[in-house]
Amino acid sequence: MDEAPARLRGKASWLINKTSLHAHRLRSEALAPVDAHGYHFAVLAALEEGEPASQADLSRRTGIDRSDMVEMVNELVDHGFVVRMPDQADRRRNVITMTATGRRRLAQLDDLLTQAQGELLAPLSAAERKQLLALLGRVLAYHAERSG
Amino acid sequence: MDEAPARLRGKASWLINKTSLHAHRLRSEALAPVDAHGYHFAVLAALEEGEPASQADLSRRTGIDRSDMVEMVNELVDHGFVVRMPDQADRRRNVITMTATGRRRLAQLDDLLTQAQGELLAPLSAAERKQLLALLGRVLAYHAERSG
DNA sequence: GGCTATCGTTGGCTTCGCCAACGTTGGATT
DNA sequence: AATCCAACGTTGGCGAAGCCAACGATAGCC
Repeated sequence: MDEAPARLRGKASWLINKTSLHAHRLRSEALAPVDAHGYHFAVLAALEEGEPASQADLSRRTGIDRSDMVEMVNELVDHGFVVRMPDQADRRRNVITMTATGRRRLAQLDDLLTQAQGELLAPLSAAERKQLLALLGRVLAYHAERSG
Repeated sequence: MDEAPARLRGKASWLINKTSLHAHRLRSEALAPVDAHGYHFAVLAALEEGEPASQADLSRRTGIDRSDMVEMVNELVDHGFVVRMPDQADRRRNVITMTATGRRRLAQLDDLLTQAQGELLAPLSAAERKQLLALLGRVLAYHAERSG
């Protein structure tokens, strides 16, 4: 790509979107070799922090739509990373539990993603990376609070 | 959305992606009332910095695919913001020129996007906004250089 | 004159985030 | 107890975004 117009380079929406594309590409490249989906990490991470959980719980924590969560849990079950069982106390729900293999998978994906993050933020110093993540985190927290 | 897992909150790819979604939503909401597309601004901005230009030129500068550029120019022509003419010197190309109306449109979209940016970065101070844009700019410049 | 590259254009593909609807179940209200 | 409403998992589908392949036409190079 040639040099982008100054007007574009100053627009947050453009900067963030383009950066997001690079991040997505790097993430996909990092996860493809182990046949993983970005959502898998999100679900396992959410599960780790509150186990067991219903699919609706996981949806709320990850921001992944319930309907998409169904397929993600399917895949995780197929690989033996989680177990899905009907909730006896509330038969509308499924109880999702992580397996030992799932825990190892979570660690593996975390490693791969951390590595991909290193490539993404390569031009930044450690302090700057921290700064960037903090700023994004604050923006995100702000908007998460006012839109569910 | 409930509180996101710590593991997710620390992953750049997740933070950037989620932020990008908010940015995209705000941008769409800002531009919808005037029936504009985010790409329209990109094309007009690129055109402003180097006019006239071929569609391929605009593609390279904006990062928009040539095939998508066709439709964008169609729409801009329909609204009278740009003029498309065959290049006499190189008959493979089209010469795209901005009209006076197009220049006003560019200013209008810039205003709307600046406003949307204000909402997106609302929780940040002026200095922090500047910092965020600068960091993203550097990340972007780095990756733009090594992948065309 | 022949090879290669570029251009605009068409058509299509995949992913992603999202929404609507359904049947099932639980909880609250009356 | 009967009724109403909300939540759950699931299916199916939608639109936008980014991307790629291929084509005919044209230009430049050897």
